[in-house]
Order: sequence, then structure tokens, then C-alpha cells
Amino acid sequence: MLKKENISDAVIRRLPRYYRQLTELCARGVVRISSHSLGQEMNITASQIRQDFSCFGEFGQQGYGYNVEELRSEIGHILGVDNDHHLVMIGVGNLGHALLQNFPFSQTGFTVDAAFDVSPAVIGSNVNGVPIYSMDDLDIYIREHNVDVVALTIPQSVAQDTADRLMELGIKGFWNFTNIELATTQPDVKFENIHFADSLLTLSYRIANR
Amino acid sequence: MLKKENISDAVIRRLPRYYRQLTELCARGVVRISSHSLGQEMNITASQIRQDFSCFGEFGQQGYGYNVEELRSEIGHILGVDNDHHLVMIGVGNLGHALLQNFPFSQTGFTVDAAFDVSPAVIGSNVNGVPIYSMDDLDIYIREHNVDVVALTIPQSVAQDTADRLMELGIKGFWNFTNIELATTQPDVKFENIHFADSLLTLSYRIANR
DNA sequence: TAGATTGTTAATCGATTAACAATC
DNA sequence: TAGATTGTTAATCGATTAACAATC
Repeated sequence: MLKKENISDAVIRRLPRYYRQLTELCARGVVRISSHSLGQEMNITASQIRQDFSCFGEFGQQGYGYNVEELRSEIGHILGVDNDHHLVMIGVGNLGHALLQNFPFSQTGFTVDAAFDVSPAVIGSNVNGVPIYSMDDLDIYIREHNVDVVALTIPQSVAQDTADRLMELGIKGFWNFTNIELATTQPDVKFENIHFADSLLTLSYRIANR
Repeated sequence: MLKKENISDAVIRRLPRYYRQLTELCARGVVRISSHSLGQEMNITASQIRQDFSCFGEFGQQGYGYNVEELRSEIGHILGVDNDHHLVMIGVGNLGHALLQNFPFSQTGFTVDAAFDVSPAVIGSNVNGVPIYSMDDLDIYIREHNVDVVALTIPQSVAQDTADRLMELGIKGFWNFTNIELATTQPDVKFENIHFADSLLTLSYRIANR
């Protein structure tokens, strides 16, 4: 077995899909699966599946295939779902509120400890058990707590400045909903973007050019 | 000039970013730009930029570069921002509500005409001027109106069934927030997925393996 | 004109797919 | 054992980058 040094972005982005599919197979009570049948269900070649998995280890058995539950747990482990990452929400407008209310953070291995906003209307309250603090208290909070990731659900106008402030406080992971590209000088800072507008524009393109 | 038949997914996904960057350059009052400087601003090679644009036409001028406003408008046109696509929101929970309230649909070339939900608590009201109807009235509405795209902000449990119902009604564009892969037999149906959980999991992976 | 920069062709790089020996 | 299926190496395909003639 030869673990790869550099896992390509394409592979990483397929991992959550594998994880989802395997979770569903578990729920359906499927015990074992071959790369071939998994590929059929997911519209991926068996070759690619085996290549992908082989980046991380040897999870299968010749002549048998993969044990679904075991493989699921391995991929979950690779994704870090058992790491108990701690997340803080920056901005509790409609979107931040929606995420706090609905998103299954715990299933993804995240705990949401706090949220921050500038609006006196929400400061001091809580959403779904998550307390909302003033942005004025952000620096102290981050210094005193272990925060792995922040979700940025704030207006574009303050996005880069707020990100800079958070990076200075040592935050390395940004779940960015602002639809702008955030800049950094630190190579170990990771941005994961959810660009709603970009996404809708690609759909616009596709329906306009089908 | 040789327009390509098949534009790759990678190219399409870069178009909205070009469009954003050019919009910003316009706002900054920049009149012309070369592929080289645009590339520097966006962290893309000048080669790739010229290759990308050349899929759609000849927008530049030798020795000069590109006129920012003109290029922006060309790319906007390619993306279909001037097509006035019509969108309907299926599901007005926290997320649907947040989108209706905040998302700049018109800037993306979309008009939101209606929203649908099952909850009597919201049926009959409106959000940001968009009327909310009962899901019981969905079929009639779709038959009587021109709807290009639906946004699916509904629970996973009803996602595929609702999508099937909509596809039977002739809907071809799905902006899918349910974090499941939707299936179709119609090749001209387009799904654009926003998978929050997948996105957060890739971030989880990256911070766990940096 | 000379310098700059395009659009496009060719070269390189990386990702996907195919093939197959190893082995359960 | 024979059949099935893995992990991995080799072949193919596609996307990115480099080079350059055309030309503003």
C-alpha cells in the first residue's frame, strides 16, 4: 500500500459523496459492496473508486469487495467526522439563522459553540441553543476558546476585513458564504466557498445553452 | 474564430468568477485589462484566460487587451444574465426564506415569481414581495406560468418525489439545496447542487490534514 | 514603427480509465 | 478449487500551460 502525498482536489470532493452513499447503504442494511456495484449506483467507474480509495489505504478484500460499514467509517475518519471540530458562526442574518436552525452540524462532526452579530436585536439571544454574542466580544472569545472553523454569513462589504481579523486571531478554516474570494498570505488557511450566485449562474448558463 | 462544441465543466465554473472580477473592475473604473493582469488578480494563468474566452469568441484586441465593460457584458450574455429566467422557490423554511429575503436574484438575471410550501402558517403570506402558495396549487401554477428553474429548499425525505413531480410538469432546471443526488431519465434536465454538508466535510478534511 | 498582446497551435501535465497479476 | 474482486501499473484522455505567428 502506498499512501499518496498529494491528494487531488477532485478526489477530496468525491469523498463526501462516497460517505453519503455508504451511509445510505448502511441504512438499507447492505453489508458488502464491490467497486463495480458502488460505481453503478453513483455513476462512477469502478476504476476510479478503487483509485480514490487507494490514496488512503487498503479497505477492500479481493474476491469480496468492501464491507460497507467499515468503509463508511474509514472514509468518515479520513474526512474528520470524528474529530469534534468546533465552529463559530459569524453573522446571524437570515442565512446564519437558517444554518443554526437546520443544518445537521453534529452529523458532520462539528459542534457550534457560539454565534456573533452586530445587531442589538439578536445579541444576547440564542438560536437552537447557540448563544449570540456581540462582534465586540469576538476577539476575547476566540482567544479563550478552541475554534477550528468559522462560518462567514456576513455582508460582502465586511467580509475581507472580518476574515483578516479572524486570521490574526489564528483561525485557519473558513466556511465562506459571502460569494467573494477571500485573500490570505497564510498558506495553511483554508477557505471553503459556497458561492450561491456563481452556482445559480452556472445553472443559468446550462439551461440557456442546452 | 472557432467556437467549441463542448465547453468543459471546468471552464463553465470559471465564468461566474470572471464575471464577478470584471464587475469589480468596472466598479473600480478600470477600462482595459490584459489577460496577464487579469490572471494576476485572479490567480489564473494568462494562457488559461485566453483559452477560456476563446471558447466563446474573440473578445480582445492584439496589443491592447480586453475592454473591461465589453468583456463583462459578453460573459454576462454567455451566462444568460440578460435572459430574464423565471424561478420558483419550492419550500419556504429557514433557508428558502433566507434566499427570498437576501439573495440578489435580479443581479443574476432571475425573477422570482412565487414560492410554495406545505405549512398553513406561511401559505398566503409573502416574503420580500414573493407570494407563498400551497404545494397543492403547484401543478396548476407551473402549467400556467413560464418557469425555467426551481430552487429546492425542502426536506431530503420529499426531495426526489418533488423533483419527479416537477420534471413531469416540464421543469428542466433545479437549484438543489437538499444535499442528495437527484436522479432523472431526461438528459436535458439540469441539476445544480449546493451541498452544504459535502462542502463542510471537505473543509473538515482540509483542516484535519493540513 | 516598435511594443504589446491577442487567438491558436503544440507541449506538458494530471486525472480518468483500462488491464491484469495477486489473492481472498 | 474456481470465480470474483481487489490494489496497482500502464494507457488514454482531457485540461492546463507554453510558445508563437498574427496584428493592433
